[in-house]
Amino acid sequence: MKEHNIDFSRYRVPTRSFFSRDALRVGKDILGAYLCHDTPDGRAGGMIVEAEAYSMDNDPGCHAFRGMTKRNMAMFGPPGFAYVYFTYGNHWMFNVVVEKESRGCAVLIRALEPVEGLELMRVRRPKAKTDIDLCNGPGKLAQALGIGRDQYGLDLLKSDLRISIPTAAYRKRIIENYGGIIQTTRIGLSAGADLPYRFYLKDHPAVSRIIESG
DNA sequence: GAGACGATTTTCT
DNA sequence: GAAAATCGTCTCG
Repeated sequence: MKEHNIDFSRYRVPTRSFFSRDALRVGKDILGAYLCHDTPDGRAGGMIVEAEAYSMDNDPGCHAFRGMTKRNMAMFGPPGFAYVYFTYGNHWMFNVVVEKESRGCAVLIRALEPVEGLELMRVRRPKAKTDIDLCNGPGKLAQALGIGRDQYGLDLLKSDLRISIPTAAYRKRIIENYGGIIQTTRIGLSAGADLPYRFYLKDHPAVSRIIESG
């Protein structure tokens, strides 16, 4: 059994401009990136295998679509920062702010392949029955990494909560390993449910849900 | 200040 | 596959 499934030497700190691009572009390109959180309890991290884009271009599913509120304020800040929100009484969702400052766009991280800190993740998510169950959903990965209100607005280029991206060649290999990228509709929305703004690695076991299709 | 609802997870059938 | 759990946020009065 190998220690890690990924090669950390192939990862770099992204530039701010990586996140300032179109939400759909970032939502797709962020697959294969690494999300990591250092806390007093230790480090937990994993590879992003599923994400959804939330745009301001005719996308009623976007939290910022109807304007700024106290909750979504971070979405109007500069790109590369964390937008974290609470929903369904139990769950925190982790997003990355994207596009130009003041636009209001974000990318929701929906699933990770757990890589570092599996023991810590199991403590934080005692209900997970398998390792894949640790991070195969947006609420699950936030719980496994210890992401909550305190991480609202953190700079993901410089904080204890960070994202790093693979080199182009290594990313290409990751994508090929998992059968390519699927683009489809987003999960759980009542508005904007028809827009194909969700991306995931086709054959990756940590993808939260596979849409039935004909 | 009240009422409705949600970018989900878990459990039960 | 269906439904409950659960509470902060938003909207309206």
